[in-house]
Amino acid sequence: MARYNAKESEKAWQAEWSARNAFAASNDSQKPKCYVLEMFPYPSGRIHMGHVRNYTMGDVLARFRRAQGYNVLHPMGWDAFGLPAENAARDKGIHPRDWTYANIAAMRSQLKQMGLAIDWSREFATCDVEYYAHQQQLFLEFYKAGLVYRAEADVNWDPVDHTVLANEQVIDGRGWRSGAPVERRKLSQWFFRITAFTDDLLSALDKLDRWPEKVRLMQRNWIGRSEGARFSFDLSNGGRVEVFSTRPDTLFGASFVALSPDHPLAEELAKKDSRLQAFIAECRRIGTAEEAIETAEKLGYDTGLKASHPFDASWKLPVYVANFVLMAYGTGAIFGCPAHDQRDLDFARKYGLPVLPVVVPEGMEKNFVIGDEAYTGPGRLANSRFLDGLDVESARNEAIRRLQAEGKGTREVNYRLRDWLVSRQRYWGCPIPMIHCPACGVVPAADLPVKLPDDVTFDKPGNPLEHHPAWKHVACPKCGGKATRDTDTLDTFVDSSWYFARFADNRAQAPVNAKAAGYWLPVDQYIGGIEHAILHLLYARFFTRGLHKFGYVNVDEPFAGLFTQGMVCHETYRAPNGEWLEPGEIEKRAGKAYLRGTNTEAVIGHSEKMSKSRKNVIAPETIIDIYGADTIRWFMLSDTPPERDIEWTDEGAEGSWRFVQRVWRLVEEAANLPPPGTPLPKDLAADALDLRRATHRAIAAVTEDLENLRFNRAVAQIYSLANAMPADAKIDGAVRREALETLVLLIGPMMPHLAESCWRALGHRQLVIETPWPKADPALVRSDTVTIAVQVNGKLRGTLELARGLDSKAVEQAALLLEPVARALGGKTPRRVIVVPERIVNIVA
RNA sequence: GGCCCCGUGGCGGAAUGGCAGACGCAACGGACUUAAAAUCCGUAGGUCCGAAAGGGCUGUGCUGGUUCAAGUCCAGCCGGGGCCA
Repeated sequence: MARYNAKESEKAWQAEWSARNAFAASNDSQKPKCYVLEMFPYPSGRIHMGHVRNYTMGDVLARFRRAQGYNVLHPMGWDAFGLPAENAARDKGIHPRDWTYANIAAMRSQLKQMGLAIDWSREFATCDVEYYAHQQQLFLEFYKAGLVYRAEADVNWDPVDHTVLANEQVIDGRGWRSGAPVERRKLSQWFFRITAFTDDLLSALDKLDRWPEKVRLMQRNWIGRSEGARFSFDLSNGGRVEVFSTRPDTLFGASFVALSPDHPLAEELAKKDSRLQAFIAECRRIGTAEEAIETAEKLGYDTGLKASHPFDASWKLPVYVANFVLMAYGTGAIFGCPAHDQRDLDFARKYGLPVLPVVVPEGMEKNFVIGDEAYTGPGRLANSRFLDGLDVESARNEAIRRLQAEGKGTREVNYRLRDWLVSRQRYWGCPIPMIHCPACGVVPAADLPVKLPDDVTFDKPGNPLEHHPAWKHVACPKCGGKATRDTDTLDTFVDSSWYFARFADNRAQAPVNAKAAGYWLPVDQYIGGIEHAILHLLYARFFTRGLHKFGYVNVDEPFAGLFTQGMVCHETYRAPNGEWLEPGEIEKRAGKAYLRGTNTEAVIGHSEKMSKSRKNVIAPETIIDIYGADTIRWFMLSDTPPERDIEWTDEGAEGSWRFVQRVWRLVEEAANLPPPGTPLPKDLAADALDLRRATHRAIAAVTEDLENLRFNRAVAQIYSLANAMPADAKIDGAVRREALETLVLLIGPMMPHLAESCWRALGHRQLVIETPWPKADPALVRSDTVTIAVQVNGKLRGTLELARGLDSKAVEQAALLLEPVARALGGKTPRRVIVVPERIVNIVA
C-alpha cells in the first residue's frame, strides 16, 4: 500500500484544473452568483502564514459555493504600489517596477501551489498602467463631481527625507526612517470629500448585518458623530470667536477660551507678537497625530484678549492659544470648563484658572469638590443661574435654546471624520492627473494616462518625480502655455478602494464595466484582517458611493458580508543572553527547549504574532514542501475559530498530515466496494443504518458550518465521520461507499487535491470540482429514538433512550423507574416533574 | 478614563437556558515489530470510597441573583485583549 504522495498529486491536480480552465467565472450565467473575495496582498515577495490562512478560508467558501451550484467569482490581484518598492530601489538599486513584478511572479507561483480555486484570467496589479489609467479617470470624475478638492493641510514633514509622513510613521515625534524630529507644515494637498457622505456612511452601517459588530462599532467611533452647539464669544478687541461644544450645559463653569495654534485668529495675533509666534512654532513640532497631541503636556499662551461670556457680557474670560485644541475639530476653538473636562482641568491647574463645578452628582450636593479628576458623569446643574436643578440633558437643550434665542449660536452636529488626504510625495504610486498652470490655475490633465516615467533615480531624498528633469514640464491643456504636472501620487488606499469592482471585468475599456459589476457586486463574502477595519473599508465604502453616482455600479455598499480572520501566532524562544531564537535553532526535549544540539536551555516565551523581529516566523513554503498544501490548509481550518488568533505548532501540522494519510488509507483499504452508483439495499442491518445516519448527519452539520464560516466545527464533524468508518467489510458495500464518498466530497473544499485523488481512486471519472455538494436525507439526520437526560433536583441521575414523540406522562413514568433516580429520591414523593419533550426530565423532590 | 469583546481539562476548543469537556493536539497503557517509525486498540476534569464492577461529592475567573434547570441570562468585582480618548 502506497502512502499518499501529496507533492506529486497536488502538482498533477493543479495542472488538470488549469488545463480545464476550471475556475473561470462566467459573466453570463443562469446560476445564482457568488462573489468571494479575500483582501488582495501587497507583493512583498513571498506569502506568509497570514496569507495562507486568509486565502484558505476564501478558497473553502468559493469551492463550497461552487459545489452548491453557484456561479462563483474568486479573483486575485496585487496591491502593488507603495513605499517598500522605492526602498528596495534605493537600497538595492532595483527599479521599483522590476522589483514589484518579480515579487508578484514569485508570490503568484506560491499561491498557485496552495491550489486555490482562483480565476487567474482576471488578475491585475494596481501598478499596471491599464489599472491606474482608469483610476486617473475616476479621480477626474470625482473632481468634476466636486468630490475631490485641493486645500492647505497640516502634514507631518520629515525634513531629512523631504517627504510627508503618515501619522503612524511618526514615532515619538520623529520620522520612522530618518529619526529626525518631524515638523508640522502646511502644504497644498489633494483631498477626497469623504465627508460629503458622512451621514450615509454612518447610518448605512446599521444595514450591514453580515459585518462583525466590532467593525461596525469601530467605524461608528471613527466617524464620531457628536451633537452640541456652535456659538460665539465677543472679544475685547471687537472681534468674536466661534466655538463648538458638546457640553453647552457647562457654560457657567467656563474659565477660559482656547484657540488652536492653527486658528486664523492665533496666526493673526502672532504677527504682532513674537513670543506667540514662537509658541505656535513650538506646538507645530508635535506633529498631527491626535494621540501625540493628547498625551503631550497641556501648554497655553495667554493672548491678553478677553472674551465675554455669552450669557453675561460682564463676565470676562482669558483667551489662550493652547496646544491641545485641534483646528480640524469643530471650529478650532473651545471654551474650557475645567470641572467637567480632563484636558481643561489639567490646563486650568497648570495656569491657576478657576475650577467651578456646575454638574453635581446625586447625593453629593453638600460636599462636591473637584480634585485631580474632572467629573463627566450625570448629575444636576448648580452654580448655573437659569440652568440650576436641571439634569445634564435638559440643561444642554435649554442652554442651546437660550443661545439660539439670543442669536449667539445654533445646535450643530459635528463629526470626527475628516476629508481624506490622498497626496503622497512619492514615486511608486498612481500619478495625480492634474496640471498646474501659472495662467489657468489647476487644470485636469487631458492626456490620460499620465504614466510614471521609468528613468528615475532614488539617490536624492524627496520625490523622484519632482527631481525628474523633464517629466513634470508640460503644456497647459487649456491655454497651451508652460505648466507643470502635479508630482504627487495617490495614497495606495485609493488603489484598493475599487479593485473589487474592476474584477468584474478586468479588461473593460471603462474603469468599471457597469453591466458586469451590476451582476457581481456586492461582494458576497469579503475576508481579511481586522487591521483594515477602519480605513480601507471606509474608503472602499466611500468610493463605491462615488462609483454609484457615476453609474458604474448599482450599489452603495461594496461588501455585503465581511469576515475578519485572526492572526497566525507562534511560540517565541530566547537564548540565555536574551536574543531571540528561530524555531529551527532550538529543539524540544521533555517539554523544555534547548539550543539545538546542546544542553543550553532556551526560554520559551509567549505565543505571539509571527514577526521577523521575534524570529518566530514559519515559512509556508517549507511546510508545503514537507507536507503539501492540503496539510497546511487543513491546519489553518482546524481547532481554532477563524476569527481568533491561531497558534502554529509542529505537532498540529503533523496531526493534519496524519489525517491526510488516514483519509487516503480509508479509501485505499476499502475492500470489495461495488462500483460507483450502486443503489443502496432496501433493508439495512443496524450497523449499516448507523453508518448511514453518521454520514447524513455529517453532511447536514458540515454544510451548516461552512455556510456560517465555522471551519473548525466543520473539521470536527469530518473527523467524527472518519471515526465512524468501519474497520472491516461486514457492513454493506454500497453503504460504505456512500460514507466514503461523502467523506471525500466533504473534504473537497478544504483539501481539494486529496479529495480529487480519493475520488479518482474510488472509481470516478468526473472531478470533485464537477460534482455537486452532497445532500443530507432529513429522515437519516433525525434519529428515531432520542436520549433524554433525567435529573433529580437539577442533578443528572440517568438517561433514557426513548422513541420520539412519546407523551410526557410516559416519559415521566420511565424516568421515575430508573434505579439511580429512585435512589436519589430516597423514597420521597416528587413535588414536581418538568418534562421537556425529547430533551430532559427534571424531578423536583 | 469611556465603550466593546473574551475568561471552560495539560493545550486549541465544543455545547438553540436542558447530559459540560464533542473533535483535535499532547500524555499514558496495550497490540504489531528483532527494534524503531508508521499504524491500530484503549484510558483520561478534579477528588473521595471500593480489590474490582461501580458509586459519592465537586467542577466552566470570583461573589451574588433570576430559574424546575445557568458555561449560557442579570448585577457587581477580578484578569486578559481591542477600539476610542
